[in-house]
Amino acid sequence: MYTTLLEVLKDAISHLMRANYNLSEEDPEAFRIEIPPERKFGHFSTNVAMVYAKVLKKAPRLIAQTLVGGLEALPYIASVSIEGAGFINFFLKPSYFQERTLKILQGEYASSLSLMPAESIQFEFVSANPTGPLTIGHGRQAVLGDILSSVFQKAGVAVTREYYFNDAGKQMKLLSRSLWVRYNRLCGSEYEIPEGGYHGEYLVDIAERFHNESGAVYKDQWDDSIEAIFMERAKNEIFQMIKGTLEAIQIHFDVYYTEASLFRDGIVEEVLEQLKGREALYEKDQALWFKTSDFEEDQDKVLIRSDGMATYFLTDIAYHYEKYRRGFSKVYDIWGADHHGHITRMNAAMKALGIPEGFFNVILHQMVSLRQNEEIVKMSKRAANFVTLDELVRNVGKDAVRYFFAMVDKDSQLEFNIDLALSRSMDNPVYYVQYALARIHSLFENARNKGFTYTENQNLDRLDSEDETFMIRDLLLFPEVIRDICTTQQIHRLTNYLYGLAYAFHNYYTGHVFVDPDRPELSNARLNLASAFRKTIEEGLKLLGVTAPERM
RNA sequence: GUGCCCGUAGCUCAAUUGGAUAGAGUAUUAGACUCCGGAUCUAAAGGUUGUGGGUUCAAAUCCCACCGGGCACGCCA
Repeated sequence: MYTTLLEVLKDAISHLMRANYNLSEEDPEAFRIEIPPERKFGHFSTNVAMVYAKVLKKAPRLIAQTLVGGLEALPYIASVSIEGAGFINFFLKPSYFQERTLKILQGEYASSLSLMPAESIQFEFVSANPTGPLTIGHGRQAVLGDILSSVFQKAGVAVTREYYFNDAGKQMKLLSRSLWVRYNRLCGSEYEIPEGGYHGEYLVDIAERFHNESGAVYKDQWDDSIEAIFMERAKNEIFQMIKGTLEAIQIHFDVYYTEASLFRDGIVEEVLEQLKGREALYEKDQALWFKTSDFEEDQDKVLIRSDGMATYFLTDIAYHYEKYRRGFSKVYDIWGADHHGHITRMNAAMKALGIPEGFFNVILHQMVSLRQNEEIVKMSKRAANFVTLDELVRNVGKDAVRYFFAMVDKDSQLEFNIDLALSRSMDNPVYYVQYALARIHSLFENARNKGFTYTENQNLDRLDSEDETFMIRDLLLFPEVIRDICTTQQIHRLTNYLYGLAYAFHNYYTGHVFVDPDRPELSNARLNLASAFRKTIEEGLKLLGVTAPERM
């Protein structure tokens, strides 16, 4: 396991506390190593004295006082002070930061960091049915799922990205009929798009192509086989559209899983058998019900409708049963907040099947709303008043789209200003971060032009000013951010972090000359610092799926 | 009515998940190297963190009650 800097510091302080006080194993170690709000407080601080004040029945500042000597004796500590209510603030020696910079330069962050157990985990996301183009709501989910997957991989987890879709079912029947209506209109026959059907323009396009190819042979004709033909046609064309959009935003799935295969492979049947064996089923009103209420605080749900068709709930249970059989130690489903009601009953089903707690996990994200002409527009695929993800990506580019979706906390609703997004190049800090890389690249170009020979890993001892040690401290937090995201699923921490690195760099850049031929050693040291920034920012952008450009 | 999420500067969002003077961008104003990319930097102004209680050394953060917004409560997915 990779040990982060904060863990090293925490262990050291924990050790000191045990040496100085008679602490039992049960004593909580809820104290933290923190990043102080201001430089004058040090590189790091800890609240350990305040946290233990109650247990030890001593004043925080007194406890802090007993730790100072031990801390100062640590080889990498430069100075220690006590401030405020009992904060212990400390500076690390420049030599320590220099050693760590060397590791970054040698590619420490480029490989897997082994921050989490090396399990096999699945992320399921997007999973939109092929009934229409992806919306910008799907965009948020796609970006969230893809970045989480990448971050977990970086942390040493074996990740499978999976897309599940429904290619049978009631909605597909409605889709088929909707296409058929559009097609008949081209043949000169008027029919109504069915209740709950699809009104989007994209079906008109598909109908046109189909009509051009096959003429009017299906005019006024409708039976099961024709329904299947139109369903297949709509599904295939729409799914190609969806895959094209995913490609444009650079999201690649390892597995596309279809609902139909759950029936074909007998998994639905097997699940029904199992549930029946556990007496979790009953019949009522010609339908088959699952006793949700036996397992969770929720109402019982229908698994097989009175018309004999399986509900989405049943196939979803079968699907997750199948995931379990595939041997993942854990799966994460990423759902929009509108699906949260589904969680409890799924948990109930997992219990009924004897699948261990903790296997099935849901990551919810809040909705995306659109603002256009000062108005909030509600999105609905069926009503066809949505802005497509494809449109957005074409207009502003995948980097801006990915960064923009990643930077907002998944638990916050996201208000999306269409006019702003589509007109200018969206007000997006991604350029700020990318610009730092472009600047670093041109620094090295400039050095070459001046005939300066850059030597990587040399002269790091010249990185000893306060500006530089604080910058390196920030670089050392990269693994911390990765792990935090694994535990909180808050990918916006990564954009915050990278923005902070870019800020630190831009700031330093303005106040310091990097390439000064009269001071070759100092220049070389600073170029090494720039290189360490580049490597760290590049790794971060890679996780975000955002381009790390040399020029802009 | 019940459950989940949210409410922070004019606007869009942060806040190291209980820490020190609540910060960025944007919009407004005033500035910056004859020099490595001005897509940058520095500063001013902008706040009773929806309201009222509570918990404690410490609350935007946790608890309770209200107010406001979103979502869900189907034999839809």
